[in-house]
Amino acid sequence: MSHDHPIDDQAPARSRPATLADIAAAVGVSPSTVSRTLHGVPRASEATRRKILAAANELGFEPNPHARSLRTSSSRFVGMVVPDVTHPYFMRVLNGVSDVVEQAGYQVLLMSSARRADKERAALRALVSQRVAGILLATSGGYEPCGVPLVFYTHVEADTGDGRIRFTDADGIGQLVRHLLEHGHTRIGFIGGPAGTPTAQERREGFRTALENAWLAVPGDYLRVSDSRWSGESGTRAALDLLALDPPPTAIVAASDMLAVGAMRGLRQLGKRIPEDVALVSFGDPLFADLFEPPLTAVSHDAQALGMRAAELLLDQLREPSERRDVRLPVELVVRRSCGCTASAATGSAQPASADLAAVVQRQYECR
Amino acid sequence: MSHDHPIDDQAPARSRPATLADIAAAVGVSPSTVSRTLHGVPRASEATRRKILAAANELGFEPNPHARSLRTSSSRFVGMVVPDVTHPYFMRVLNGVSDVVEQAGYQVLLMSSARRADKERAALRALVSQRVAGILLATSGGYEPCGVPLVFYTHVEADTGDGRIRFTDADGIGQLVRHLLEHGHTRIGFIGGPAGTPTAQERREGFRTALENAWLAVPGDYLRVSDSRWSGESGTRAALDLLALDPPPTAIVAASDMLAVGAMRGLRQLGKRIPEDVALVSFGDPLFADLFEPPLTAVSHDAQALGMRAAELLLDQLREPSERRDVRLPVELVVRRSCGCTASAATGSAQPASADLAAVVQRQYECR
DNA sequence: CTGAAAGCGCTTACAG
DNA sequence: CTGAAAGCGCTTACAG
Repeated sequence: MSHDHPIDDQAPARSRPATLADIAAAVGVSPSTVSRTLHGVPRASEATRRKILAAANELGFEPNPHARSLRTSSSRFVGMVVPDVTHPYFMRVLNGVSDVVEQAGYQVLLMSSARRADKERAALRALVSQRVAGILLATSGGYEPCGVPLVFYTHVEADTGDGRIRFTDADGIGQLVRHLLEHGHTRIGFIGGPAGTPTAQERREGFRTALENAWLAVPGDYLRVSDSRWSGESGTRAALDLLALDPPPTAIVAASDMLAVGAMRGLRQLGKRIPEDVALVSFGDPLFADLFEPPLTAVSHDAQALGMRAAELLLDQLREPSERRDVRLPVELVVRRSCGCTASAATGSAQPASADLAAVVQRQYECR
Repeated sequence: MSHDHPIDDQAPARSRPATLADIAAAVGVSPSTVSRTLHGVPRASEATRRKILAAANELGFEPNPHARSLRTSSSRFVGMVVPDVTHPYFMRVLNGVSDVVEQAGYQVLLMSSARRADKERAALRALVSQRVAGILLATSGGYEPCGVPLVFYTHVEADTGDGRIRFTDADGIGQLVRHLLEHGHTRIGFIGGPAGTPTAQERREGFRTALENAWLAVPGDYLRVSDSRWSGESGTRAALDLLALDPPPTAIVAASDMLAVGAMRGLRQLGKRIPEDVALVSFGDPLFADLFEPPLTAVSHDAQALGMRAAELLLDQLREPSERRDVRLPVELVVRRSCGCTASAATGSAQPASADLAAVVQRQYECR
């Protein structure tokens, strides 16, 4: 009987998916028993257990997630809200999140806030109404407590959430600044993120601190901010503005990859040579930075690793709620040529795919 | 009474979300009536209608999607499976899809196949078990009919699905080839996608046809294929292989942006100058191609528009099933410098953000 | 125009 | 060890 699959062939229409009741009928037990067996709750008799499992298999049983969610009022979804679905950084984070979360039997439900507080609120509400088990949030200012375990990543809010994870932002900016100082720069401009967001503020403070540690004052108009979208266009504008100053900076630190890319376009528009006229370095490694002219020196971070750790933090909270944890992941300086360093080896060099590779690349260039 | 919000304040615990029954109790009607009113079915008396709407508002009612899905056995989700969540192209498609689909009251449920047929099958099954209303699929070979309206995008399967949308692949490759021919190239190599996939095959045929139309034969070893992931690394390898041939090609057409990027790295490794030693052009515009050295000539396509049209095709099918439609979206050649053209204007140029801008960029360069 | 009732497919105390 | 029963929150014929 289990060899010629009569159940399968005689199934009403193959259209209706199998239910617990179908299995129960096929085996001759109650739906309760089937449910319990499938959940491995109190050890059913080995005989019926076997029959139930076989029947479930035979019928291709998959529990109806909606029935389950309705009953338990929670789902196997983890909600993730990103500020921008088209940004490679967030997609790499998503990749890391998916891996970990699927391992644990969850699925990720992705929502975009488009960097707008109102859309973020809407996304959060939609997630709650979907009864997601937990939420991963890079906030754009729309956060409000929502009764679901929530961990912040990358863009965090102070004193809330059940967890928090981000990179060592201030330190990363500090590395960039110190590197420029080694090149002899003293007039360094900064293109930061939108005023008022914690992440942007932390990076700007990192910039200021690094300069102050070198006994360098920071002219107010050397500090620019981007629009709320951290857009490349606003990076371009900021670069144009900086170069119009008197005296203009001889080096620029961009607080994100898109801002750096925008700045690079701005400097080209002006016909400025990088790094001869202005050096340019970036917090965040844009895609294909190794192919730019000149290759862009940047602080690189492992977005996928951050996603994985973020998911783990959340999963831990789902298993048993505990104190809020605050995690920082390290970053790494990838020296290329936009800072003023010159290639010692041939110009060929692949994009660093890992920390090791980045180190190799770093060695390929020697400073001054 | 509707001014001091007594219901809100006296709510049991604010924890349990409001249900139809809550509204019914508050207004003094049956849940059936509430449900019908909220759906606007048969015109309820204006008086009760008002009261119901007010109460729903007051209580912050949001229908439980799981209860609804369980009852109707379909959800407000549209499933979308992408071969690679970290690829900017697919994320731009997603962006377009989201816009259209959310407009219509749906949400997108994103799944990755990681370009593997088995994971694609699993994703499809998960989507079906979630009772998604429809599916958008860029197949990696794991497609099987699943009883849900489905439209293919970008990577299509022959003779199935309820719709199909992609770019004019063969024509795009043809434009690249013709442009290289105008530069005087006769030995042109091709780095294609993985053998056996329809999209890769169409692009390769486009290549062959364009050359044959110019009475040029194609040596078999000038035709390379990538690995199954269309990875940059395999693009690099292919470029290395092509340049090791005797005689080597004087120009290379890459069938995707990642393959072009990989090829560029390969050519750098060999110390080859682009375009002096080898010209390089790409089907698909990588992010930041304008910042490359040299800026990459590429066929550009509007991924977001494709996403929007794909979603519309699917939505149409959901409204009323009809014949399968097969849509092609046009592509556009963006001439930069890797083909051998030289900049007439200053080198500064922003990444083309729209068709218009692309045209402007194109005008900035003059051929030969 | 409106209500009572059934049922979607599951889970989980509560009895036996 | 197992079954009968209730109930999660909705929708939708079916009566009135």
